[in-house]
Amino acid sequence: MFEPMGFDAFGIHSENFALKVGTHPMDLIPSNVKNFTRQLRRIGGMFDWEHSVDTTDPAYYKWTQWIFLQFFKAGLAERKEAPVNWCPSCMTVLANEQVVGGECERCATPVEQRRIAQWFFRITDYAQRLLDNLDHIDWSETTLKAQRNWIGRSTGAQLRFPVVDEAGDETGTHIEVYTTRPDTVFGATYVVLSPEHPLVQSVTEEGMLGHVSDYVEAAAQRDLVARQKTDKTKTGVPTGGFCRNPATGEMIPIWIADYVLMEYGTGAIMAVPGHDSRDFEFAEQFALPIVRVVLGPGDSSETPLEEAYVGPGSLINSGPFNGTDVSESVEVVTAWASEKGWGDARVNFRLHDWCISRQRYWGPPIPIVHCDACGPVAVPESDLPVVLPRVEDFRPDESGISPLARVEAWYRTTCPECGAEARRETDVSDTFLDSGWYFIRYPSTDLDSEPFDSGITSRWLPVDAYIGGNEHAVLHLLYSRFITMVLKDLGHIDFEEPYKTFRAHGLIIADGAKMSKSKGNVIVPDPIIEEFGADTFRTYLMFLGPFEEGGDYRPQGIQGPFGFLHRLWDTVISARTGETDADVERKVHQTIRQVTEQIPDLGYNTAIAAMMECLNVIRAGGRTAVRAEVEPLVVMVAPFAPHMAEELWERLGHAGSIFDGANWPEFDIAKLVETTVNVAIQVNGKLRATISIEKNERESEVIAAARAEENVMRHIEGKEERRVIHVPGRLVNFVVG
RNA sequence: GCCGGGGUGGCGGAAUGGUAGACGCGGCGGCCUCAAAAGCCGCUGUUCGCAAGGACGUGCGGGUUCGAGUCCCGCCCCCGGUACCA
Repeated sequence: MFEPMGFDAFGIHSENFALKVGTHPMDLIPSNVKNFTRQLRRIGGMFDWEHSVDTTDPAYYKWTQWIFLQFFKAGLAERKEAPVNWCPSCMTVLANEQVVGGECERCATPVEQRRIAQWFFRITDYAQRLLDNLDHIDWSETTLKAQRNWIGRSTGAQLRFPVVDEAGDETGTHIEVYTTRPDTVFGATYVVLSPEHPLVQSVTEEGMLGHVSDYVEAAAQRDLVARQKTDKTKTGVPTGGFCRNPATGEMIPIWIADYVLMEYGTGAIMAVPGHDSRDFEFAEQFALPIVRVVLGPGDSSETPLEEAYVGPGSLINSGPFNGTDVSESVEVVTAWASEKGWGDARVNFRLHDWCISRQRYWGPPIPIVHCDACGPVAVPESDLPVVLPRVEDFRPDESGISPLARVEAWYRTTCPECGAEARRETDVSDTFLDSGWYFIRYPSTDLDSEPFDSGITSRWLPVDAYIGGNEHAVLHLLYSRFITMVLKDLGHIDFEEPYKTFRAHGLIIADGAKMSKSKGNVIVPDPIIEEFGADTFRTYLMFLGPFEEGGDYRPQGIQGPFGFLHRLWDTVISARTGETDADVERKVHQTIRQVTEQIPDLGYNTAIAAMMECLNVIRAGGRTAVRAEVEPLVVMVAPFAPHMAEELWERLGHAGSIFDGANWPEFDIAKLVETTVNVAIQVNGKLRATISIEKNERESEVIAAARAEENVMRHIEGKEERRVIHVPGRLVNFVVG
């Protein structure tokens, strides 16, 4: 068993916090790490502190950079232009979360978008595999679902619409569209290009150029967040140009609209307003024709469309395909398009490539040197790490470039290939890259010469159990899986899924709301530990709600576990030797079974409740406990209250630690069995009495006893008895009337 | 909008289709104590009733079943994620 703990402290949050408190992150992080470590030790966290990592330590990020280089050399890292949020007043790049209502969170200036060259990892190459493997890993169902949705595989077709001139003659240019409903192509009454689409200029009529470029420019002005808002009314402009619907042969107009995203599919769509709600909304607004090509149940080709119809039915107004059921129409029409040479079946993913560039200071420099002659060149592995220089003023400034680009002494270098003057990459990498591979480093933290030892790695990894927050359900876990797959393909490791089991824990909230400094409802552990002790605090955290859902931290509630541990202590200390009694013994064995079964299922709150119940039985009526009854409880409480359990274990006369060896109690099936059971007696499903009987009493006897109950008699008297239902050991139900 | 997760006493929360409310907090009464704390015993869903006992009760409305918090259909509300993905 190996359970390490580490710190992931690069990134925008640490950077902003450092700015806020006015301490350099290089000074701040070590003291924060120290404080967290102290708190984690104090609550009795049994982590292997010999194998801790700190992603901001050059000894760690040396290998983060090494990972980048492996991707680069494998052709999986590439530089391409991508839009970023840009604040024209702060002259800096903003993360999406720094854009509030379309404005810069700091200066309230409307945010624009800019395109800059950034580094991407080609995760889309792995999309199918990332999806397929989800079928074979033991993860929380909710997490699996989130990953599947994020990857977003869809099947459809890519269709080619020829651009035509006024006379209707093909110009030779084609607009490629991606659609999941190629079967509705007969209803495509116009085509829409994204404002960023490369064909925008060439398809636009001369007279429309002004309007179109105004629109394109306006779209570019808008920040990325606002651009993708769905609740605004749709905007767009006609280009004046036309293309031919390849199915109907008709000329249909080409529009530009920002509801079509360049990032997805081909950046162009065929609009089928009759059967797509977005196209419908757009068509209504601009009075574009709406044609019905699917008949729902009860519809005729004349039934007007009040809204886009996306349900089942059969094709209509679709030439040779009229009557084809939509369950097969996609396939049939795609085959036809393919035969005619203007379309092909296509699989598309929502997943984008992973942009790892950050125009920030607080992160590991991307280990690339830009040379005029050689282009981007990898820093030789022997020169790693590329150390992040200490820069006192790392605040973004008017220059609008990464903070490191202001440190000339740092970025001026020579090309590793040709020796000419060159310039270091001044962007740093995304923190998800730091956290994407840390689990591989843990067992090998004492190794300087390699990121990980292959022998140790194959012995200890992949990770058996990973428990994390659901906020990481998508990005962190997906990137981590991707990195693992690539490392496997490159021959560095022999497994391709990093975490065999993953369970998402819930969030402990306070006063019904997420804890946050701004709300002032943060629970600080130190004073609680001082008042109640770490054992009580730990036990309460596990008791206050279901682990996988979280719970509400109420300061009063800690009294429960506090009293329980006190009573347990007193009971154990004063326990006598001697014979146990049968009822208590049965309860102890039932408890052992329940706790043993529930702990692996993370059923901590109910396991603790079971132990409380057991202790209540042991102590009932001021009874003095017998050692054999309390010893199992001491062991079972040890994961929650380790300090006290260890002490009690010693007082019970054991030499070694309670955590050494196999001390977990076993239950005896024979001792679980109840000899008498309470049986509920119902009349027409309503409880009328309970009787206590021998466990395996004959059915006829049980029913006779039930019938004899006064209150039961009263309810069945004078009525016809239709049925008697007997669930042995549970209930008898008389159905009368 | 879509995708998850929820909605059960005054509160946190339990319940393989089979006695709803385990366990705990809080509250009430009692024991112990000079007193308090701790501890111990009992009560504690609402309501009618002197009682025995009855009626009602798991967000709302239907349904399946001898029996539904649990299963099915249709809604409402809360929390988290996501944002026109063609």
